[in-house]
Amino acid sequence: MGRWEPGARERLVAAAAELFLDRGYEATTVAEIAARAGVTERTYFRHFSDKREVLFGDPEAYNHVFTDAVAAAPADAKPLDAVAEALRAAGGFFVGRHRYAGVRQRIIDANPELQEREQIKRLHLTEAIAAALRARGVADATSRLTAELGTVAFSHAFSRWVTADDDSDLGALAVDVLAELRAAAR
Amino acid sequence: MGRWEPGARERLVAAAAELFLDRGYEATTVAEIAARAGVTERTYFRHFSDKREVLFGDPEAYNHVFTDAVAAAPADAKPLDAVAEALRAAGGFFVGRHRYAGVRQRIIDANPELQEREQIKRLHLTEAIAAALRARGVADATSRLTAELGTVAFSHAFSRWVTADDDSDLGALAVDVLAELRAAAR
DNA sequence: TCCTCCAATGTCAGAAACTGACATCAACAT
DNA sequence: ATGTTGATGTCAGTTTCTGACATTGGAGGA
Repeated sequence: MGRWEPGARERLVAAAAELFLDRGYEATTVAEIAARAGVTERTYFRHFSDKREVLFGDPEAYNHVFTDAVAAAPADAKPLDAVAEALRAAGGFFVGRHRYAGVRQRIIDANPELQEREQIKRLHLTEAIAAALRARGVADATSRLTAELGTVAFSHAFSRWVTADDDSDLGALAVDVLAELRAAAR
Repeated sequence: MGRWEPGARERLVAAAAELFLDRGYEATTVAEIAARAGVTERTYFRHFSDKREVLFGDPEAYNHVFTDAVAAAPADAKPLDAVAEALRAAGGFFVGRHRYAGVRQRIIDANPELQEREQIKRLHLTEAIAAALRARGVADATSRLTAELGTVAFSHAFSRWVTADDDSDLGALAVDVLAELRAAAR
């Protein structure tokens, strides 16, 4: 391809994680990340729309784990059951990433800016799941609310999972939290 | 007090809303907002932490409407009922502000940056409600999930309310949406 | 083999957001 | 009178992010 070392994007991700951990998110500049990755600042901004985005890998692939599972649920499954399937499937997305997820979460938890980005990603996931439910013929209002139940359950399950010492089954945990949520809604 | 026209903060809020509506959020600079309000850019940043914050009034007062209502609910009320009381009370916060809320929402809906800020405010509200529930003796996990149910219901109710032509009762609508949410959780 | 094109990167200049340090000055207290 | 205070101004600087244009190794065709 080009005349440069390939994998610039991956090097940027790694460099950012190291620097953010080492000296904190605010205290590291994009120029420093780029330098450590062996590219220029301008190249950083060609790969990521802003300073935060390095920490948030391709949401397309991530959201698809949920929406594919919703689409694949039995035709006669109720909306909330289709969502439960999605949560179980999404757990698989993180197998073997427990340690990295913990590191990443510590970085995010230390910075309001990053939390904002994380929340908007959650919103987009919610909207994607709602769309998948609508595609199953579920009414719009029900789709939206059911999708919210799913992302609420998953985000709380994820929060418990990353802070846990052992690498347990996130998918199963999420389904459990969804059951808790249903109980809270009684 | 000082030697300047008082109400700088209010003038900044008004100037920002006008400019954002007129030429869009991205196309207006903080310098322009400050100029229209008759102050310097530096003064803008003394009143608001960043360019977005001008659109988000004091969250303390807003969140307190919810948390006070949770605290004021009968001691024997179940968590979700206390939250329902909070939603009803929060409706009162917006009486007479239907038109302004619509304008503000149009500005926010047109900008991802602003949506991020709105989502983080929702998260903070959720955490505040959860804390109020914990203060009632509700278990931590239940408090968090129940608070989420409350903010999910309220945000969806709000969304329907602002897009509606008539200025109906937001509190009552939110309680209705909460019932829908409970039905979706069946 | 040679040529052409292209994708990824570099270079550069600049706008806009945000911050720190210090100055100003009406109003108020003493 | 005098001193203190609090909101604002002034100014210089850093950092994020963008647009425009240049560079070049290699892929693919002539």
